[in-house]
Amino acid sequence: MVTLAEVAQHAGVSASTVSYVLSGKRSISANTRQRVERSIRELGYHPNAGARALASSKSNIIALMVPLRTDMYVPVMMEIAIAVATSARAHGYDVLLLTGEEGPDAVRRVAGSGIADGMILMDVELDDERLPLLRETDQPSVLIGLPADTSGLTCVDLDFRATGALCVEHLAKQGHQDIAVIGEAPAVYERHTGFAERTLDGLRSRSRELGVRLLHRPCEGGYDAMAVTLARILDERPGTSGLIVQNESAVEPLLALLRQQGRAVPEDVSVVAICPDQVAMQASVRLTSVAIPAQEMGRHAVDHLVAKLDGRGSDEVVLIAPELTVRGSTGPAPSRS
Amino acid sequence: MVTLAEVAQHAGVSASTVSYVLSGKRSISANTRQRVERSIRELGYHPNAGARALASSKSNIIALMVPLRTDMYVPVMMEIAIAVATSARAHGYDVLLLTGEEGPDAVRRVAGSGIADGMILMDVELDDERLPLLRETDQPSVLIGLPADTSGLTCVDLDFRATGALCVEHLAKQGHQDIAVIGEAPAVYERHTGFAERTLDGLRSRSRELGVRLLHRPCEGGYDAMAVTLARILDERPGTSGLIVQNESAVEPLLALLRQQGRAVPEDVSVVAICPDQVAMQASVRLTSVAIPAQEMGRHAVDHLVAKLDGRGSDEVVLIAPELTVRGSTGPAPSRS
DNA sequence: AATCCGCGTCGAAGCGCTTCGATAACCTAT
DNA sequence: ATAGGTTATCGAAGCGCTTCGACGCGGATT
Repeated sequence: MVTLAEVAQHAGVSASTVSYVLSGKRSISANTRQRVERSIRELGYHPNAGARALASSKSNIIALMVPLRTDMYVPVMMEIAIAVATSARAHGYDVLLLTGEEGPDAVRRVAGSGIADGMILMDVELDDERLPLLRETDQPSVLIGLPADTSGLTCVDLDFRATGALCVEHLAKQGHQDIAVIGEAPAVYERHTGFAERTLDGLRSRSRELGVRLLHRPCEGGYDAMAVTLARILDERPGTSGLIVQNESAVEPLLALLRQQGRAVPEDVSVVAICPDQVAMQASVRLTSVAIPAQEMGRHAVDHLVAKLDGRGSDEVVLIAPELTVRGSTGPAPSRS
Repeated sequence: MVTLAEVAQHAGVSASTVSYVLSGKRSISANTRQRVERSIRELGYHPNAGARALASSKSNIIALMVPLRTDMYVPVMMEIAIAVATSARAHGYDVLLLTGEEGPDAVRRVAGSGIADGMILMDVELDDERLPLLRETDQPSVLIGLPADTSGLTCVDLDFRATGALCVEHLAKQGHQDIAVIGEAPAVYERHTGFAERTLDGLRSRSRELGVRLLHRPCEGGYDAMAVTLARILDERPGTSGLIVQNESAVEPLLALLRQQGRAVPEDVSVVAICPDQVAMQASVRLTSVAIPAQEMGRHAVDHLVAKLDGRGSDEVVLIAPELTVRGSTGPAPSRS
């Protein structure tokens, strides 16, 4: 393995000079710089990560905590993770993947061992048990998701409250009076996951304002669960003409069931989904949807974390404004017979 | 940040003693060990990762290269990644997430900087451009997937050839004579992705052996592409009674289309899927399927890599035997009219 | 001509850990 | 009693890098 010292010798300069060429923290004559750079190239030198971390107390690594929950929609997580990794590289950081398995202790380990310079937490719960540790160790961090108490924290998330409101508005505007929400799995609500509750909040308050009736039913993913949920909804509120789905694994089953029951979309029932664009576009019906901007969230999170690590940036809550894209699944409410 | 030296002082021993308590590489009296352990606990000591890496030339990090391809089925990747991260932790390793973005250079960077002790490569192509570098730097590594030339490499994968054969066998045994394969996106084949080609190989050779007719059509995911592909298949081979799908994002569209066209599953058409169990079970029809054992693959990969890093283990190709689970989507071929 | 300044470079210290050899204490076998 | 072997501990060197202070040099300022 090639070391700094070898590069220095090869270029006929001192080790510190090579270091300064690399970091740019002191001025170097063009001549020397070129010689050094040439030696680096010729020898195929790569700075040793451990030594660098030790000497500078900076690892150039960002830890990403991805929980292991199986009831969460995985592709979104993955997309965020990939976006985080990619953006991080663009800033010169690598990403350490931590699963939820280790629990809150992971926070302590990362903070204590200096293995990462900062961390990004995904799937934050309203009262997340990792947060006290985060504050205590005051580890530079960014949350993807919104806890109940955001004081002293930087958070990035889709504005799910506005998202809920937007969905209701869209349907209400088309004359729908009875709207049902097909939500995430019950466990998600029991866990008080922020985004689910905030969406619900937005849905409810906006429908109250607009005077439409709203029914909310959690739903496990899959065909069977969806069948039960849909039957129950239509039983309780036969006049339901607008559906809002916030559960990726319920989307396709829902559409299949509606078809099967002879309910046309959007003529008989309008459907709005809260899901990644790809899902909305690849579904058997082009779905009117509010996109979950996974990439954007990942990028924002990294940008903010890097800013913090550079001493810029401050605690703040970044809510990304939702955008509703009208596709083929929504239309005017059928006239009441 | 608490250091080894502080722990040593607190416990009234030398730094090296603390180190030996931690590593267990020399015997320590029970008394001393307890004092040290107590100090570690009381001070909340965590060894500094950088220093440790520098001194020992081991980072306790495994790099995981996940390519960024959007035409690959993401959940499987994610599941593998999570399994890798979890198994790695169980062995005391952390996982560094590298996206394909950086390309083959990532291999050089990882090898050169010593940031990771070894690496796991996912989505390996038959003639993967990362492999020469891997051999050149002789970085301890494990591939998930099988390249054309496996000499000197350790690979873990589902036995896709056997998988293909198994699917054909199952259908042939039920009397199906005309079988069509709905494959991955064309780009996947153009890229010569190992698993796709090997599956095809297994499908073809087994159907030749069993004397059944086989049609293979790549298919982009989604509803529209599936519609086109299905129409073409039924046009070319109207007698097709068995379908094998190897493309997660085509599964649900396929089932919807069949329903729509009044073709009952499994009475008129039998469908076998090659996909994760979860997909097969959550589909609108319980699918007879060969599972893609993502977890197992991730675990195997880590186990083999760790074995290599410990000086145990050798180069070998581990092919996981496929298992076909019969669910509701396959049955006897309809009698020819 | 003396002084100051900034630029470019070097040497050395030190980051926190692992690990090797040395040493002291004790035990066992002669 | 002495050599030889364990066992438990310590001190010091060194891993490869960053960074601080110092130094020499040429040009601008007085």
